[in-house]
Amino acid sequence: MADSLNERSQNILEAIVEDYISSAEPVGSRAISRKHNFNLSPASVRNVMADLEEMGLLCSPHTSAGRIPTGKGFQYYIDTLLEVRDLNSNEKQNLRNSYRFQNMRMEDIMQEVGRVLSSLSQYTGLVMAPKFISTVFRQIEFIRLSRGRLLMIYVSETGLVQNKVIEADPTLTVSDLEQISNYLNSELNGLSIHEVRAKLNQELKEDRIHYDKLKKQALNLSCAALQDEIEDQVYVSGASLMLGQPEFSTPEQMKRLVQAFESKKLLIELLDRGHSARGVQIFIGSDSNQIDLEGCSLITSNFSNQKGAIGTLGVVGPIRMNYSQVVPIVDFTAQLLSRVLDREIGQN
Amino acid sequence: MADSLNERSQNILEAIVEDYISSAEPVGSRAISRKHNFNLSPASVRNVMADLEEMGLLCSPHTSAGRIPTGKGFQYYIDTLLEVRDLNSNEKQNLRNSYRFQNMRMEDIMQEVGRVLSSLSQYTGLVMAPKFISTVFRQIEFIRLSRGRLLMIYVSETGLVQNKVIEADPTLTVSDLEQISNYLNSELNGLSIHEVRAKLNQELKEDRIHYDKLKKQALNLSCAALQDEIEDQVYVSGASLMLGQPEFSTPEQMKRLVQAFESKKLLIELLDRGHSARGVQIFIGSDSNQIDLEGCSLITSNFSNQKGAIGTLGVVGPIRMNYSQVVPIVDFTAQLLSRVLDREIGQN
DNA sequence: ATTAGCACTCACCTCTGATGAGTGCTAATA
DNA sequence: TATTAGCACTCATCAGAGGTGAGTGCTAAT
Repeated sequence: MADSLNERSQNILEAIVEDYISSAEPVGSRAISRKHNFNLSPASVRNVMADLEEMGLLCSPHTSAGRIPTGKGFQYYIDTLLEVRDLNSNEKQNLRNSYRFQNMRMEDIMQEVGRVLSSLSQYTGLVMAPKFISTVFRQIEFIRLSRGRLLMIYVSETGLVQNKVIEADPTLTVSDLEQISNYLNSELNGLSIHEVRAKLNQELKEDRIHYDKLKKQALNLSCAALQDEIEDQVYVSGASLMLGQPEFSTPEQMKRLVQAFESKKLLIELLDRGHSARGVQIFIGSDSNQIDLEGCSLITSNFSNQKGAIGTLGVVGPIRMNYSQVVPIVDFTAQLLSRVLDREIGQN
Repeated sequence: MADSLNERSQNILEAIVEDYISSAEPVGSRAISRKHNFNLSPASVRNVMADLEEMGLLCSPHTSAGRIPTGKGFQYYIDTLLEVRDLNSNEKQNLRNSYRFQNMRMEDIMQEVGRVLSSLSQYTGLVMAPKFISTVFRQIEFIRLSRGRLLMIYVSETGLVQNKVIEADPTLTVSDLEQISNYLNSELNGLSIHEVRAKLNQELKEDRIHYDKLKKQALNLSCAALQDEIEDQVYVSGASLMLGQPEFSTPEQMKRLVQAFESKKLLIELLDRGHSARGVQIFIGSDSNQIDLEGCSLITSNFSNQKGAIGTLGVVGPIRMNYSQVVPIVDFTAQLLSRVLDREIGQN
């Protein structure tokens, strides 16, 4: 589409976007013509700006204000003008040192990652723990709560602990449960949840033939336990940092934002969008998106260990966010976390 | 102290507090003399108000505004004027029906309680899960993460699952771990964490005499696992509702509030204050308290099952909160949750 | 094609005066 | 002696007026 912009227009658009990113105020033609040495008068800049406005890349809040990039303008900037520099080794080391992962539970690691993401970017950090469906089976335990109700505890390869209450045959004894979990642990160890499900389904079919009561119960139990999805966990850090941003300075905006952050469902939905992609993804929350996070952008990346448990982390900031600074942070943090999951937590 | 207030002063103070609770605006003498039929002229009311102000129970934001109750004023109101009516059976039933507890994990129950507390009170609901220290041992499992690092999973009597990463002798095999957990599960089942610790300490002493290597390792492991505190969990619901309250309508107030709710540490500290008490407690966050929750009050009550696992729940609202409405809700919810923990989750 | 010049727009700030709710004090009243 | 009517005073709030300045669009000159 608007890739037909000539170089001057591109330069001016870039200048406007970057000025706007750092000032949060409409940018005028004079400022552009002076600060950046294009050797162009304000009037010429104005002409270009008028063109860019017509193309829908800029808009002005009112007649005598400067121009602001539209969502489309930001999109263009990100797609074709933004240069993401890699972190140098010094910065990488700093980032590595920011994290404290020793002897932490997965929950704590996720929280820590959110904390650091937020404090480095000065925006809000989001982390979604690896989805149950993407994990690899390590161990399962059943604990009797009350008649016919069991607590199932599932531990994934990476040490992610999830639990769930299930209904079960009330006649099962404690030693039955022990045998069942032993059986499942030896049969399912190392399989992905996909494989686990396939195996369960297959065995359920076969089982109709030779009757082994305990095995059958094991299969029933594990079906109840593993067939459904387990709710995703999201960690939000530094929500209050967003409230310091000028675009969310009115009480209404603040309220809307806090509500959005409170709704884990919305956040999960948002993070899910980048869940299949590789590398860093940028979502500009302008027009078509959720109304709740209007004015926000989301930078995400997935992390995973070698066995494939996939989670997503990212940073939410105003659309006017400093992409060139935040993108590398998100990128490298995801890589770092992936490595940590393999090294520190993965078996051996 | 100010218990020496005569009846008229008490009536007027009560009227002012209640007017202020419902309007969030300074109350004037005229309003009091008209709405409440004391048969007193505004001038007389003013005299009483002046007295109350001198006693530190009222204050005025500026010369020509009405009066606002001070923290001390609210304290007096709560201590001696507030009448908390019990819920009638209809309301109790409604409250019971608001909750959905079937087949929920402890985490979900806590969250659900927060959600309902918040939606009924229209303020912010807080729930602190039963403290590790107050729980009763049900089961423990060890899972090998990497060389010398174990994931310990602890399940309490009520089905509360907590986990922790501990360092351990790297030479321990999987079957060692199994034996150890079997041993611990049979030895410690049904003991409170206090008793568990006492037992462990005692056996550690004795063990120096007869050398049973595995038993010794079991003791070492369980010490590492159970001797320290495990971080408390807090659930916050409906933080955004507070942002709708007029006293927190400025951007600065909102930011402060959101920051306070983000700091779980602060909340834990707050909830801990009422942790030993029985029944409903009210904390007025005015003067001496945390600056972070200035302008807020906290109504809490503890819940516990018969075995004694104690958690705390409550509602944070503006000081100007509707105590007579919220106190019974908090009270009854705590009772309800206590019963649920016994019935639904407790063993059989 | 570029730019100087100019009229025009409009948010923002400050100053002003009016309004009204509420107070404290004093003197009259029951 | 307790209550109250009356009155002067205070002060937040609001609306209107006028000035300022940043920025624009258009046109004509370069």
